[in-house]
Amino acid sequence: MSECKPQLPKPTIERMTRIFHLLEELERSGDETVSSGRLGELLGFSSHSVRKDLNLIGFSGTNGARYPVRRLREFMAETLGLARSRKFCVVGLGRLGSAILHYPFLKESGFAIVAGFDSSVNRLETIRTDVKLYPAYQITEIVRSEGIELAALAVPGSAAQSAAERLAEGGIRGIVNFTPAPLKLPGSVQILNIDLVNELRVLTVLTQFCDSGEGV
Amino acid sequence: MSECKPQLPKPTIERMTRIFHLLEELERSGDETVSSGRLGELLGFSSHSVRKDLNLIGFSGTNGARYPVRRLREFMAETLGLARSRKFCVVGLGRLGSAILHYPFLKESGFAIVAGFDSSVNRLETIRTDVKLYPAYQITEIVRSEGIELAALAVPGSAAQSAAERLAEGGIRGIVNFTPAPLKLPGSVQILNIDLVNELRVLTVLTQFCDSGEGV
DNA sequence: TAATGTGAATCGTTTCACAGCG
DNA sequence: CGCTGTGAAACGATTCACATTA
Repeated sequence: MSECKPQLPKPTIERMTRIFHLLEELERSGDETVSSGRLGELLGFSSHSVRKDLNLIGFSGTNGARYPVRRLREFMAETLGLARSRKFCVVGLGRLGSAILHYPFLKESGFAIVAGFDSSVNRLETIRTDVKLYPAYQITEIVRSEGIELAALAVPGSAAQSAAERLAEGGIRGIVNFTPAPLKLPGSVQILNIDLVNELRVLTVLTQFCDSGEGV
Repeated sequence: MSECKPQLPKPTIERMTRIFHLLEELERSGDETVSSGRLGELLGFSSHSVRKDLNLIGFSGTNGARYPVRRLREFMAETLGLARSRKFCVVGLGRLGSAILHYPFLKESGFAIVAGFDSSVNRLETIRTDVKLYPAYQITEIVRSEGIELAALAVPGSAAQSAAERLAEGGIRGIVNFTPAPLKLPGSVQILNIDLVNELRVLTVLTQFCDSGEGV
């Protein structure tokens, strides 16, 4: 129930965002062209998948030639909506939230942290950062007034649902949920769940049920 | 290439670990039985998927009756290998690594943090924790001698591959990779990639290509 | 009536095969 | 000869339909 109808398959989206990032790096290191096989090799996908994905978003490379890195990256940025910077915020400024607030990779990423929220005024006063910090009751207000599109949710599990609802009310578009609590929100809000303990459980099961393939 | 041949579908594994955790909570709150529909409702799955998954691991509930919470949880723990506690370690003790080291949910989770590693001796001396901390060059040695099965990798991207190789050499079974760098390791090591920036990209794309379904 | 068990059908994704171009 | 483009086949997962039982 209440899933979305993606015009683009989810596996494709996940591969493409990784490809997009890799293209940024290749461009920075001066590579002008790259093959689908090379992209796949570096990221762990098959060359077939890479080509299918690119065709799915309507990119046409020249038949026989390799992909032009710059043109492909620009096309993907445009088509996937990654061309412009998006505002995002961190809710919950415990250890994990603070870590996200200071996350070094974010600077060069096309995402701008514009706010942090916590229910403890003490924390708001203690944390040293350039990001503007607000008490939790202002979530809805600030998200709306600042036009914040994305959020990382790093509060205690018991506070997750209500914080998420405040974000949704402010018009948030997507939430990365780092809590173990499943969120119930209108379908207009995209949710990605990242739960360390559950990942450890998944790994545990995988190590037993994947009497796996080839070395390297 | 180099993927595994799961005797259990990956989507099934992910649902089952969540179901397992929910069963623990239901048991704690005194519920004695639960239906597939209720489980699905709480976690966002269809009742069909829940029943199929349970049948896949060979669980047989009584036809017509609901599932007995306690018996089901015990069966899953046994079958999925979640019955005994597993040792795990944190590699890289920057803000994110420290956050994981102190992660509150881990205490009640069936996973035991038994080691932290960092290349900076200064950090090893500064961090206050009960967990034993070691310099990075001891990764292989300690993982092997302690029998550590799982690791969270939270080093800078440039150090990810070499740290991962040390873990692999020590016999690690699975790694949660929080760096943006893709890891190349023998197929005997399971890897889950969690990259905040990429999740934000995925969310961005999803908000545009999922002109989504129903409210709530 | 409300629930599970299960084979069949449907849907989505990946892989294959090969045509066409540099 | 290596690479892309693309329709077809193969594979995997979800949903459906319905028999069955408390």
